Amino acid sequence: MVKQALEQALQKALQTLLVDHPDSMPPVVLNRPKQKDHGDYAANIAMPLARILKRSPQQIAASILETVIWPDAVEHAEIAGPGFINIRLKQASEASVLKTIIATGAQYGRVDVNSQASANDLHKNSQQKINLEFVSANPTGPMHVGHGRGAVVGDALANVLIAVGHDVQREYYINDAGAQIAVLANSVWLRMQELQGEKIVLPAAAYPGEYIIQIASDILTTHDYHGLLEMPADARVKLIGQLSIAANMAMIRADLAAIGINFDHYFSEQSLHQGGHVTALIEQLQADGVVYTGTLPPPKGKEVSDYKPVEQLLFRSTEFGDDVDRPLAKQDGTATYFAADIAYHFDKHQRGFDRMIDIWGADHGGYVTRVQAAMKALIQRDSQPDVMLVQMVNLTRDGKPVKMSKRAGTFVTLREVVDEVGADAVRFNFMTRRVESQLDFDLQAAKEKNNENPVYYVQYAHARIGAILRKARDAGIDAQLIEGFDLEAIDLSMLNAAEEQALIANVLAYPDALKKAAERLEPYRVATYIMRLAADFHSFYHKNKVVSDDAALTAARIVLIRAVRQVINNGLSILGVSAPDRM
RNA sequence: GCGCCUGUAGCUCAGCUGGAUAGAGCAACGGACUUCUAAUCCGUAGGCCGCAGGUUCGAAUCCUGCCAGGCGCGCCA
Repeated sequence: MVKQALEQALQKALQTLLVDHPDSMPPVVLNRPKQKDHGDYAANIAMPLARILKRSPQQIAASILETVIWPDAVEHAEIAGPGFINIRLKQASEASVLKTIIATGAQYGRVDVNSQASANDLHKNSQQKINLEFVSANPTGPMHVGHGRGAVVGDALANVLIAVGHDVQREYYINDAGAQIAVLANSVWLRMQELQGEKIVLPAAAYPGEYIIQIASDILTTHDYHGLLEMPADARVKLIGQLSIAANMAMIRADLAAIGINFDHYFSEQSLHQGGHVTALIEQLQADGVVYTGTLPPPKGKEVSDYKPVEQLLFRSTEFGDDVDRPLAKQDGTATYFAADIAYHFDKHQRGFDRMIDIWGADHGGYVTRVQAAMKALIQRDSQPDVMLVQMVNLTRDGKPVKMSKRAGTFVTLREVVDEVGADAVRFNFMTRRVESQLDFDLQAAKEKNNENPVYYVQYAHARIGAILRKARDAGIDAQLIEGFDLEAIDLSMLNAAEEQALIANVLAYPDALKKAAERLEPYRVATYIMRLAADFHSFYHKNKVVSDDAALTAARIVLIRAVRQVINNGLSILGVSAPDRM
């Protein structure tokens, strides 16, 4: 590509200039300037060199320009402002990307791991086997809207990472162990008794939702009530617990499928306990000398009336950067959730992943340090897992907050929202913001088909291109031009209107946008990128007619909009949003 | 009290591993449909980038301290 050629040319010039300072060579980075009259690319490389060479940035930039041998595509380069090198390219050199995009289609922007051409590509060596864990909602009820945000972001991130050549496994950790499962089983059992005509009192700790009644009713159709009644309580709780988990997971999977998300792997917490992995892990930590029996101080910052000092098995997480040591076993000797979670992450490591990425809700933020501390102790690796904390979703309708109380059973499920506004609107809207920002999601606005709702804006651009191409077909234009791939003969040099240039520059930037999204684990970048591209297209559309009497110009513009359509399509497919041909 | 996240236009947000004149959408105001889809576009107006210091040739961006909001802080998961 042109950009790499420019960077290499500058790099070479710098090597000549920096012979006396071989170690202090800063990397050459080219930017697309915001101002059009600042050229097609700008390099700020002279500025950081000012200190090293003890000369002014302008002087250094002048030296670079004297030394550099530009590739053919460069028309002009000049020094500007405090020491930028602004580079302007020859007109046709960038437009040729349009043909490349059409030729490569869905592959445009992606790294082709198998291609021979990329044998010496950096990506070949940096390809990672990544485990991406997300959602992991408890199997005690339906997914709520907050889970949905994590789900959508995780799925898109997986797509982004795969697109740049990584090997990604999507994983869901099922918290199917612990006290909550007993609560679930008891809640279901109570409802079963109720369905059998017994009078029941639902304790405050029980799950109140309607779905519990549904599960209870389903179990009654497959299991004999009196048989269950006569079972020992332990066995009954265990059985109903398993059935309820299965029912909830089926519901969760269906909810996920409704927004187009499928996991490669579901990992059960129970399996860790049953396989003895949690005990084995604690033993290993003991052997490493990072476990002791001790007493934790009372928690800070909230009223604790019933605090009693208790001896527990503790992990020395303070040795690995945590504030306080963390318990591995409860008072009754059973393993904590934390212990199982360490075993889980250790298991991921043993499965051979180069990298683990976890997507958690913000309410688990306090948990990051201790898991990373444990991984540091176990596998001597820092910042594993790499945790993305997704901030809360504030659900509103017409600007008024929607009550979200799980306890009262009034929380809005993800499924309800998807059914109301559609999967595309949910997915796109959840991905237009950085995960660090809280997200305001308005049910009414998500249904509006206007400029406030970015999903329709982008899809409309795609559909509009479809309409133009249909029009072109009706006008009798050669089908080869509209849907074929033999476009060598088309002259693109007349695409020099400002809107056309902007579109070309924009589609050219797609691979970089994707790469940046992958590097920084920020899939929202793909969403903002295509919003920008769609805006440029709508703007182009209003000022320039594609199908006209000028056959040569019509041909060039058809190539342009086909390329734009392809890039919008590729971006939307990363986000898991549909790209309709007509709306 | 401590930890993490956030604070940018009236509202919702981009821009944050330092670069040129801080950008979008909504709302406001004024325009554009006999034309390839107006679910769109064009224009006007709107900014102590939370506050105060510091580092730097250069700070919305990095550092420190404060202020405000969100999340969390025993053997719940």
